Amino acid sequence: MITIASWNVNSIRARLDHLGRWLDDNSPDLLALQETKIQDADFPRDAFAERGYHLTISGQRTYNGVAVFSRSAPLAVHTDIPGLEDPQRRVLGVAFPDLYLLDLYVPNGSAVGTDKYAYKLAWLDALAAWLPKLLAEHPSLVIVGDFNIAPEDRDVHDPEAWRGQVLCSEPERARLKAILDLGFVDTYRQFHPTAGNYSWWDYRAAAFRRNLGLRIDLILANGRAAENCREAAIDRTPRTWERPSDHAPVISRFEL
DNA sequence: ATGGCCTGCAACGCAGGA
Repeated sequence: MITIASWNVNSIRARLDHLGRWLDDNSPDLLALQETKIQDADFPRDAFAERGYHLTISGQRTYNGVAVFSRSAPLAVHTDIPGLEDPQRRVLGVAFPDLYLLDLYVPNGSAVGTDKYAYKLAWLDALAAWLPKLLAEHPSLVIVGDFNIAPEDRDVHDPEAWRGQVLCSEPERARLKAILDLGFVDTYRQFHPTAGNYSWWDYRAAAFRRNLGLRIDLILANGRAAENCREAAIDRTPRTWERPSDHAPVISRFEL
């Protein structure tokens, strides 16, 4: 069984203790991080190397930044979507003998109609154009990360309030569906169909205590990986700790 | 009661997140 996890940590430095504690409790085989907010030279490697992880990082100062912790070094690494000129560090693809893992920090989009929203849609289009080639090369492909899209109304605490807003707008949802239609399964939804399960809660307004959240952190698996996914979960535990990330880690287990 | 935060950077508030 292989355990794959994804967590938007909202700064690796601010979350160093939480991350170490969570790794000790959960021992994932692969952990994909988003919003590390640190350039590669400053990444706090030691604590994770001591735990036996190989670190693949694509960092950026202040904003964005992604990383993957794995039990062994990947055979190949991709840090960009082909054909997309983008200085923002949001993509990390790592190839292993039996699995290709793609870690994404999808742009937030700010608000519908803004330049950032247009960038988000263009970014997703470039991603979608890349995926068929990646699927042809890697029969077992898992895409994880902070998608910044709530796939459906059941992923939103108040669908009517969020209707048409960024993270929930139809153009965003259509682009996510186009990815799913390539043969990916939302692994969490395979096992947990009900509403009320979220992966992000606003820091403001006691949103976590009131469970006013969105499910925007996803683990998507293609055919072989999807068929062999045995379990999926959202771990709300770290969100209860002091000074938490606003995102919870998401976890899926595969027999691969 | 029904909601008013967090991070990094360099400043003494800002941008950005979602």
